[in-house]
Amino acid sequence: MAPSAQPTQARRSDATRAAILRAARERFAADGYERATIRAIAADAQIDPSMVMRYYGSKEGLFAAAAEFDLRLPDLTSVPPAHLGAVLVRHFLARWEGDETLVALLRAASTNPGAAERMRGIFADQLTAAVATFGTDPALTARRAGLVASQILGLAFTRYIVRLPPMVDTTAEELVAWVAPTLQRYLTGTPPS
Amino acid sequence: MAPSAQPTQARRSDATRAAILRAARERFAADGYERATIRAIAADAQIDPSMVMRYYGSKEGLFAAAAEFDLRLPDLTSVPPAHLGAVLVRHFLARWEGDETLVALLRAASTNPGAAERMRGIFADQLTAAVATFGTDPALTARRAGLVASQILGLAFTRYIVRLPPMVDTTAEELVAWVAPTLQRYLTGTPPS
DNA sequence: GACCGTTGCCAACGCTTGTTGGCAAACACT
DNA sequence: AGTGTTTGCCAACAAGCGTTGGCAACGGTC
Repeated sequence: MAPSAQPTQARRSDATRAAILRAARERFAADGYERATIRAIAADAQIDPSMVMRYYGSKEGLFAAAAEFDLRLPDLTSVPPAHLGAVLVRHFLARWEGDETLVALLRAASTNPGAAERMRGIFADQLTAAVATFGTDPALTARRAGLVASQILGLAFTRYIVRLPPMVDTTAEELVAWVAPTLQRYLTGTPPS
Repeated sequence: MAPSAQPTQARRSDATRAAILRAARERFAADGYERATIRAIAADAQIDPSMVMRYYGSKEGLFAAAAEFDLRLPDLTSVPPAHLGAVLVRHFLARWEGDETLVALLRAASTNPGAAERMRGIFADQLTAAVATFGTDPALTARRAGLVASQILGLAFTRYIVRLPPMVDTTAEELVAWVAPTLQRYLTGTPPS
């Protein structure tokens, strides 16, 4: 390991940078990549659009910074194997509702190739890694992770993006009860014939 | 029933209208609502952009025409109850791969409110109606349909939009085998405590 | 107190977008 | 042959976009 990088020294503009990032996440989450304009983001952050360019280089750069995301998956080896599904759904729902970054990423991934790439990275790296920690057949790990992603992203897509009434009206705990067995089977179930 | 509506009399421009519609579906499916420009669609259809306006009024009108879609769900009452899940996944996968309209709708629904509304309509009306045909508890019908939609749309989202490698590389029949039990439980399973 | 990097705003550029109005050719009908 | 409608293209518009360069005010340093 290299010695810890320099703390990049607090700049006087840090508050502005943070305000831009917060406004950007809001706008990207609400409007998607192309409808979220730099001008609107700057207005929300109450600064000039040119500041966004100075601090983040371009709209793509701003998005890349705003869409930085860590799933913060818990250590699955310390979870009772029978509760894996429930723990995962609950974790994802909480993560989703507590941080609009994922909604921003989800919306943008539909139309922006970079966002889709980022999404692939998150689910291919973080989720697959977590699934790999308990020792199932390695050849199936990626597929199991993909299936989990399909249900989790479908849940988010119908609940936060399309806003299908039954998926919006159902409480998080009810959703956990319904969806947990699905993830449980994708994670630990025996493969179909 | 009223007598069959007049055949609207074949117009000489029908070929052009159809070419526009085909190009529009392609572009909307590939690029989403905002990146698919009228100019690009017109170029694909090899006509002038102003023709698109004359025949479809506006970009919104063009999208509304291009996103007309029928799930063509089979009559579920004639399906062996134990095969409901498998039949549904297979049907959706086939429908999805045979007609890019649904991909267009899915991509656009992320950022365009009208497209999201259309998506809600399709799944709230067509799918809920199909689920309602076999006599489960009516109070649960909407929720069951919503859960089915979440898995189906998640499948499509990861396979056709984000293109998660494991979801792209897996054959349709393998996906059917994995996902069918999920839909089966959402449709006919006993509700969790 | 003079210097220099930082922070911020303003005005503008070049480009693309959806959309419009007018005009020429092709057609249909009598 | 003559008339009215349909089909199509061209040129242009106003608006909005991401992006740029310059210039004033501020803050710390010697």
